[in-house]
Amino acid sequence: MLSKKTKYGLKALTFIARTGSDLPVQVGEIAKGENIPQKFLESILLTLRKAGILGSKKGKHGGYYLRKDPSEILMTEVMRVLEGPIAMVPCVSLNFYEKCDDCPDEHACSVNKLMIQVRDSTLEVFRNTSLKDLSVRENEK
Amino acid sequence: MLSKKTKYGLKALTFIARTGSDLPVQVGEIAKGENIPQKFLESILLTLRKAGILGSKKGKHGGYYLRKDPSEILMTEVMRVLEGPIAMVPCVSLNFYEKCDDCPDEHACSVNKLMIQVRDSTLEVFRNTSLKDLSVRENEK
DNA sequence: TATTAATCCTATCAATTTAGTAGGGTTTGC
DNA sequence: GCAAACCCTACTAAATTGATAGGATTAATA
Repeated sequence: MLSKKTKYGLKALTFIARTGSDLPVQVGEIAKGENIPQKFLESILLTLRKAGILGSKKGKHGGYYLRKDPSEILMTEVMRVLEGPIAMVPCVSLNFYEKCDDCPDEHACSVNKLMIQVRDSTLEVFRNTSLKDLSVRENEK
Repeated sequence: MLSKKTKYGLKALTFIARTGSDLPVQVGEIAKGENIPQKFLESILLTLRKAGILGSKKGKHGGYYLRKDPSEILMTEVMRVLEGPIAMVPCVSLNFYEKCDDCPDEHACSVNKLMIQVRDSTLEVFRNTSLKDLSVRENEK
C-alpha cells in the first residue's frame, strides 16, 4: 500500500508544478487545494526539501518551489525519498539492499526471482515518468 | 513491502511444488526446510486452503497438497489471497476498488494516473508467472 | 479401541508503523 | 516590530504485523 505521506507528497508536487511558475507556493494553499492536513503536509514538504527536490523561502511570501524543471524530476527519485525502497523485499533492492535472514541462497529463492521481475517492471514505469507527465491535465492532452 | 506472510506462503507453495508429487506435505517439513516458524506457517497454509489453492488431509500422514497443476496456479491469484490488492491505492484496484475520501475527481488525480501504470505493469508480471515458473531451479533451466 | 500424529481454530500479544497533533522556534518582508 | 511564513522536536492513538499459546478435531495404525 502507498502511504498517505507519499500520496500527499505526489499531489503537492503536482500542485506546485501545475502553477507553472517559479514563485514559492505556500503550504496552506496546497493543503487547502488538495485536502491535506496542513501540519502533516509541512513535514512532508520538509522531507522533499531536504532531499533536494524542493527549495524553500522563509518568512512572509515564502513557500516551496521546484529545484528542477518538472520534466527532470523522475518518479524513481520522488518515490525513493517518500516511500523508501521501490523493491518489495530488501534482498532485491538496488538502493537499500539487505540479505534475508531466512534465505540460505538467494539465487535458489523463488520469491527473490519473482520480486526482481516486479522491481524491474515498476522501475521502468518510474524511470519513464516525470513530474511533468503527472502534472499534465487530461483535457490538455 | 512484502509481508512475511506472503513471503512464507510463496516459499511454502514452491516447496510443495518442488516435491513434484501429489502426496500431502506436512507443515513441519516445510517449516524446517524453509526456516519458517511452524505455527505461523500453519495459519498461512490454512488461508491458502480456504482460498482453494491448497487441499489438505488431516490426521496421521496428513498434510497439504496443490489443488491444481503448478502451471495453472498464477501469481495474480496467490498474491491477492496472501497480500491482498495488487494495486498500491484502492482507487485503482480492480478487485478491491474504493474511492479516495480526499480526491474530488479521480481522472484529474496525478497519483491515480501513475498508480494505474504501476498496477498494470505489476499485473502483467503476475499474470505471466505461475508456480511452475517459481519452482524451476536455476540449474534446471 | 487406544494412541499418536497430523490439521484446524480461536485468542492473545509485543513491536512497529502510520497518520497525524501540539507547540513552539526562526526567518523575512513590510 | 510584527505578522506571516517555514522549521523542528516530541508526542500519541490506532492499526498492522508477526508471531505464540493452547487446545479441538480427525484419521491411520498397532
